[in-house]
Amino acid sequence: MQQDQKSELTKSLIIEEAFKLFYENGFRSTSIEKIMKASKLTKGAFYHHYKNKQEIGLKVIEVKIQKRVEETMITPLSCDGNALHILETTFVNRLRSFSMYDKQHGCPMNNFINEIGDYETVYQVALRNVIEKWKLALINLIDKGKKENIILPAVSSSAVATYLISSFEGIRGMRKLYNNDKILDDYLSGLSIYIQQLKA
Amino acid sequence: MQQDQKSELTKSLIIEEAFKLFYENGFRSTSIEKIMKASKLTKGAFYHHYKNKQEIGLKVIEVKIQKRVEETMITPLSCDGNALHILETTFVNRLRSFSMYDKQHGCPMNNFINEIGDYETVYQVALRNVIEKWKLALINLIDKGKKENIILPAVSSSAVATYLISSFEGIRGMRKLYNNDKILDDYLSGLSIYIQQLKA
DNA sequence: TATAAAAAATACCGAGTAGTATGTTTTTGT
DNA sequence: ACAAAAACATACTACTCGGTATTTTTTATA
Repeated sequence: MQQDQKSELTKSLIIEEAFKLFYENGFRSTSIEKIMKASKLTKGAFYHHYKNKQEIGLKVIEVKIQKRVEETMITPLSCDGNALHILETTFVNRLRSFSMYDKQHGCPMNNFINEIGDYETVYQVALRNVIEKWKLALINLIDKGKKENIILPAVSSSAVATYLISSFEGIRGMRKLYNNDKILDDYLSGLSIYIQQLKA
Repeated sequence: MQQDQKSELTKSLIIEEAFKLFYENGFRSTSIEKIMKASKLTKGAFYHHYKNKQEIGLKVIEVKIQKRVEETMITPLSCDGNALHILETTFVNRLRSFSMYDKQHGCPMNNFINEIGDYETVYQVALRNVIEKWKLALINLIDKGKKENIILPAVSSSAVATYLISSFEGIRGMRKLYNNDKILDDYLSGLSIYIQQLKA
């Protein structure tokens, strides 16, 4: 195999394993050694490809977490059709798509936010970027819904977007504490009420 | 001073300092030594009063975090008057009461939930108890509002309670990422829309 | 095939970790 | 006043941490 290809392969392998361990056990309690043991490599390989732990933390946020949000919560918003309907199905489908593993460990982004969102500015900025992208996509859809006379023009698009994101992230954390989906069903009912109320 | 009084004083001093450090730096990255340095005592004193780190973690949840939620989010719900109004003012007042410090570090409970809510069952149970108490108090108020013909009887009290809590905890995390209150204002607008919609 | 560069492994450092064992000091009941 | 117990301090163990220095192995190229 070509050298640069192998290098890229190793780097992305490390990112994958790091993401998994950060998700399952948290950022701070995941050591470089654990990541490299999962990658079946040694610490020397890690420090050949990455500068330090902060760099891999940022990479995981910028690559894995951002991608996850984009693919599951932003891209589906670009569908044609009723804006309110798209809004609801995107959130509902996402919540329904979660595996046991996902439910148990919560939202990778929200875990990062609450564990290290106030730790160092670099993480703060990286996480804020993801949130802002998500928020902007929601605002665009809501604005579109207003233009098409589907959503009440009086409500603030930014406020609705913020409320939708905060409740979604909140419930992803709360679900960790339970061993059943009752709380998710309650959330979905609450969400449905909220969205219906935005109808023009 | 009497021995048992001094013992209680020391124990609660340790709880106070532990809570502060868990809140500011997280549970996992706060060591016993750091807690005891903040308490101006030594590790020997800690292990005389507490069994291990898990015990102090649980104590902090059961005493400090539960108390915080009760005093600021549950007790205010017992006021006389319009249920919807009480609901809104409780959430609004709480959010408005936060200091810079509180905004920067988010919600102590939510931090715990997202950092160690999936770590060990004991923490899961302790945190769930706090959430359940809060949820129950909200459900009682909403049910009262229904009886008094102030809140729509059709909506599920449990769903509304869950949605309110999840959005509040969500926004407490998100606020960490910003250096201004715009996101909190957006949240409050979103909350207001939501609560108004429950009117009978 | 020789050589340089990249990839990865090994060995190590100083600092920090939870927890223990064993001291010393202070308070208590008699 | 004295012995027991409680409160706290000191010193330590065995281990993990992030990061560095150095060496070995693999690969690309001339």
